[in-house]
Amino acid sequence: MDYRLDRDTSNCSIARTLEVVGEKWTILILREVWYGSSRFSDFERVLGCPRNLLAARLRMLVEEGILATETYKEPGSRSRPKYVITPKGVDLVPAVMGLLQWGDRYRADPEGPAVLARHRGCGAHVDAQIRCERGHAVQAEDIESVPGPAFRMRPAG
Amino acid sequence: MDYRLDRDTSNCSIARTLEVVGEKWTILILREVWYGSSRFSDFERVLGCPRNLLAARLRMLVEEGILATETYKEPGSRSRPKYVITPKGVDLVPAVMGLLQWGDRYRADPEGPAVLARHRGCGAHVDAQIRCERGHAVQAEDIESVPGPAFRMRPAG
DNA sequence: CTGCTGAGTATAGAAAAGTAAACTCAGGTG
DNA sequence: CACCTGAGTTTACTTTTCTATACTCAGCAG
Repeated sequence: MDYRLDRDTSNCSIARTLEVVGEKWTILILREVWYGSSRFSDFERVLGCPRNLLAARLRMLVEEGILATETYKEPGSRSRPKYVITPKGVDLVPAVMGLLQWGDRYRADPEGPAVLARHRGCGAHVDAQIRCERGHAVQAEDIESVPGPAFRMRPAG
Repeated sequence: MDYRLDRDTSNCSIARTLEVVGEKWTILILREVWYGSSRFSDFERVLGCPRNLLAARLRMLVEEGILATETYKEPGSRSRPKYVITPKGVDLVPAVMGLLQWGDRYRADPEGPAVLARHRGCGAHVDAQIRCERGHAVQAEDIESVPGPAFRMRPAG
């Protein structure tokens, strides 16, 4: 029984988050909600994603409380549903910013990124940083991972 | 031609990062590298991931420069390869911390998280935050996304 | 030179995910 | 009342992943 190798990984928060947002299209849908899309046809048009998957992913995001449905009404048409982000969805922003930032650094076109994130008002470039509760900037090497309250070992076998 | 809906999304940095780390197991392998695993058998044991997929993901991570191979030698055995993280891999930490943090908040067991991240030395809890270059903490609502140097519209059609 | 071990590769079958295209359904328009 | 539109559902097909087992290969031990 090795402390690291025989621990139970089924309650890992990273794995659990990936169960929700780890399927193809899910994060890209959130990206578009971010950038202002809200209608089924918006997502379909900008993502080029198959309708059945789009419907399934939207349904799942709503069930999970990451998106919520509202209705909109175009003059001369009936009311239709639209999708808006919830606070629970907003809390995914740091993770998505982290992905964005890595791509900007290592996989951008020669000219640079396709999209820039700025602090509204101040205008300065925005990114995801690791900080401790006391406000210190933390280097990845200075993060210590220790067993938490739900830590447990994998049942032997 | 709508500015948002008809832009070319193929050079999106989020999508490009997901091309590298978006497959199942990839981020979980990185998590284990983090927590101290380095050998093929370590990953197999802790993740329970099929060998062929594990071999494929490790090969890809090495090709991408996120992991590198070194050798280790157990007394009485021959040299064998092990996998260590590179600076390019370390730069994925903010994204993974973002996922961890969301899972801790919304999907943890009732007792709390399985693992806690602390600032070595100071001991305070660590998380991913959004900041601008001038050091201001930024709320998700105050992020403004603007077209960058590689922004382009999708070819009409 | 035979066996053992860690690190893989090879292969085959089952399940899940992805893709494409046709179809449905409700309500508003002409 | 036939037609149009946005928002899906259904179905058929392809690809990817998953699981499980068997096999290889290098070098150290006996």
